[in-house]
Amino acid sequence: MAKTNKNQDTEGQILNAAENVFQKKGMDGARMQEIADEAGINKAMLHYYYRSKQLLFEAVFTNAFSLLAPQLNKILNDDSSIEEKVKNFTHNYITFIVKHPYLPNFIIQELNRNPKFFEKIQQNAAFPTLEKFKNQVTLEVQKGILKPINGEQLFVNIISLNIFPFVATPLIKGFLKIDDKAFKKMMEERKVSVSEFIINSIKK
Amino acid sequence: MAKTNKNQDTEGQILNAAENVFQKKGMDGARMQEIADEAGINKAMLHYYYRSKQLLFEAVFTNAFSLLAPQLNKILNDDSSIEEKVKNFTHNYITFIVKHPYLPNFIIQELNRNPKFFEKIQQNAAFPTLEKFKNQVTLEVQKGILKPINGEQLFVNIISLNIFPFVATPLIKGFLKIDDKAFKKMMEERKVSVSEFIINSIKK
DNA sequence: ATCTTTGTTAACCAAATGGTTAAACCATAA
DNA sequence: TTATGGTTTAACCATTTGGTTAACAAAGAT
Repeated sequence: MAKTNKNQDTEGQILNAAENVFQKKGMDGARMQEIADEAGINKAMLHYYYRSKQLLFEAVFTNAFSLLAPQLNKILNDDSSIEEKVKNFTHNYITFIVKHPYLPNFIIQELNRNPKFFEKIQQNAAFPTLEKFKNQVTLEVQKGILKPINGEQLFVNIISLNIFPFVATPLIKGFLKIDDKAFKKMMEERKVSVSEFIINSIKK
Repeated sequence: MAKTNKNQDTEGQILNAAENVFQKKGMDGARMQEIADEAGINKAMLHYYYRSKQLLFEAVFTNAFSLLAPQLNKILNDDSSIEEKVKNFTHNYITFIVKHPYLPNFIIQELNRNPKFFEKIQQNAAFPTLEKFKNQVTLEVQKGILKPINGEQLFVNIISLNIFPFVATPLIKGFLKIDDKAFKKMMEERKVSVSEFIINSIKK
């Protein structure tokens, strides 16, 4: 039944609790006491394992980002065609985010609060780069597979269509006057409708 | 030279300062003292005019939302064709947001923090509704002007493509490795590239 | 001129909050 | 059994923060 070092155990519990609280309330809104309560331990333990709110937050943040990065790398750096990539990415990404609904908003919000965080995560080995994707778009345009389009703009379009609804969930629910169930159904449909929408637009 | 009631003047200055600070730092990150400093007045004045942080925040929030609402109403409730609407909206909205870059993120963020705010702004007279737009899409699909597409999904796509880059600016700058100048140029291009992208996808 | 209302300020207050500390707890090796 | 080391807790601390108050200034109203 796994090694349950008191150590390992509480440290993980803290990180879990911190993820919950930080991702829902952000750095400014989160309270150390609330994290401690959620973890079911004394507040001093947070400092014992992570020294400060800032460091605990950074642990959560890099952790969150390293969950998202591989998803992006898939669209950027594998060898399938653009069409395949769009289809796969859309399906996989939405599936993934439905399971982690707070992630995108958390990352975007905290990056807005402190853009310097980007440097910190950029050092991450798995950090996505755009070069291959851009070259591939140029090539497929030349070959006549795709209509003329700028790779960077296409990339922005793809992530916008996939990520935005999860960042602006309350706004969309409000405008569309739908409840949580209908929203989930709609996101389910988007697994195919978004990639169709993109492919329709770019394929010759 | 306009009526410069001491009253009117400071009340406006407070609202201005509060807009700056709240939109950059959010409800949780904003400090009453910082707002007072930015307005160049005593902290007690904030409470004299707006009673509490919460009420000052709500004044800023409804104010911000009533700037955005008319932009959306344009795409939802005028009489031009879907194609015209997409073109106009994309161009107008991006033009508008370039001048108010903190707005979308502010609204989305605070709506995430407290979804109940939606009820408050929904009472606003100018609150956008989707009915007309949905009917129009259905009609144009029937007429064979548009490929089959769900009106709600199309709406979500349109606002995703237009809003997301401004919500996730640091993320996009980071991935694309571009500076502020290049980002602005890219958004300038999107005034046409986004509507082309959409029209390409939906027009028969 | 003086009274009254409105606007403004410095000083103050209580609560919340991130962080610290000293003592207790507890498993384990000698 | 008893030192030893890491782990955990309750109590404490300094600072920050939203909010209040009492005194004061300014400007009409009488």
